Amino acid sequence: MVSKKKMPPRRQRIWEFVQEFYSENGIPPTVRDIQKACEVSSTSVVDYNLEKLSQAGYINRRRDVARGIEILDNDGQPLSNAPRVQIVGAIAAGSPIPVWSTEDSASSEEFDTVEISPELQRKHGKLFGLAVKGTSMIDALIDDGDVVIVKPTNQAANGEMVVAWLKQEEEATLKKFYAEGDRVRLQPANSTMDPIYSPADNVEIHGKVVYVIRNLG
Amino acid sequence: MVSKKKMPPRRQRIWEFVQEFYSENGIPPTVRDIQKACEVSSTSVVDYNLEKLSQAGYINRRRDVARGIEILDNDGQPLSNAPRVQIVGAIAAGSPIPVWSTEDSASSEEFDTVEISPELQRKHGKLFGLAVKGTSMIDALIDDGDVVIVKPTNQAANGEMVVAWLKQEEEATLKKFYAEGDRVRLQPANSTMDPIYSPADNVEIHGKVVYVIRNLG
DNA sequence: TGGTTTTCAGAACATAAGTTTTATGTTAAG
DNA sequence: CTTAACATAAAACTTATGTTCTGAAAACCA
Repeated sequence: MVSKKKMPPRRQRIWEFVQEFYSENGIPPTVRDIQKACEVSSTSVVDYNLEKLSQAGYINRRRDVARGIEILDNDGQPLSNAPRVQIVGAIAAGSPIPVWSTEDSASSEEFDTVEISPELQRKHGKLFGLAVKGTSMIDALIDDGDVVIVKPTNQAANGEMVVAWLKQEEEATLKKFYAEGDRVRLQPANSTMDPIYSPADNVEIHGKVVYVIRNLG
Repeated sequence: MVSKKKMPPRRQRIWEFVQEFYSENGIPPTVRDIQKACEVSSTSVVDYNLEKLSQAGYINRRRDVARGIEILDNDGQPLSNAPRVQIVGAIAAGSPIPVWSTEDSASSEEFDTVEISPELQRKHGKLFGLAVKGTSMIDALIDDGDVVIVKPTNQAANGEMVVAWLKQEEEATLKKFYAEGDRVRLQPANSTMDPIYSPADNVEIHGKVVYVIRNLG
């Protein structure tokens, strides 16, 4: 991988703006977009810094084309403009559920991310990913290594698959949720398996599962 | 949804080219790209037809910007440039596996598509989607409604999950593949379940499963 | 400090790319 | 057949956008 160390503040600013502009607009900025946004006095300075960014492996420039900046990932491959969600942690039997802040946490930080479809993003807003460790979620048809995409919420409608924390048992689980008076029924997705019943105040709902990804590649 | 009926052949051609160009290049074509590719004698004709496509809800045009064509999905939302694979059909117990042509089938035709990550595309090349109908694949931890992304191939390495057709049984199945002499072992992903053994010449491998998508939204 | 490299400025320039205008060919309905 | 709406052409034009050149300021280093 190309070394990515510190760079001059203006270059840093340009680099951040390019990424931001791209994810907001779905197309790359022009030299002059950058010039204005980063308060640079000349297009040549922008060009100069883009050239440096290109040499350093951050971007690729298609010289024959307008708006020809491509943002590269760590493999030097062009990035798509599809939204990505952070994988904020792992979920496993017997270990606590990772906390997530609904805030837009400090940009991409160093979380792994997975790409999701724009429709999913539009439909649900802020989403998080959880990597499933172990085979304890098999009853939810979720295997070791799967990634579940979760919409953070404290409540769920009947039939929705939720990320639940059983206080007493100190256990995280993925089940279909059904409120039944003052208890809840947690039903495995695999309908051949039996449900769990638990007092309502023993069940903490952390989010709804909206998508599951299994990468066998 | 905007009505999408038949259109003049040249417009059709332009529309298909725009989609193809976008998915291949990650950026929209220019009027002149279209002109050349579709053998139109004038840019104004392209402009004219783009305007019609825009009115019909196929695309959006950003007039102030170079390469300002945005391809819209059925909800009128701009499409991301992530690659999409066609869902060529359904897979279910007792029904035949849909055929797919490795050729670039007649563009997008009227298949549903799902978005996949560019990495997946890069890694495997041409891919197809199969919608899973029914719960017969539960032993592979695949539920009704899931979509499996398949790389077409006739052979598989041991341990890979394959789309297999059992000739005698006339049955499609998703299992982990193990060659064992002149028979094959088809192992359910759910390791608590028993494998199937079948003569090697009874098993037709249609592809490898590289990705599974479950949308609970 | 003096030289060297990096970064910045300003302006002119070149090309990419969208738009407009005017004229002409086509088609379907009355 | 006539007409209006639709579709195509060609060329000129405007705007968007990338590039280059020259020189100066700033940062870096021995």
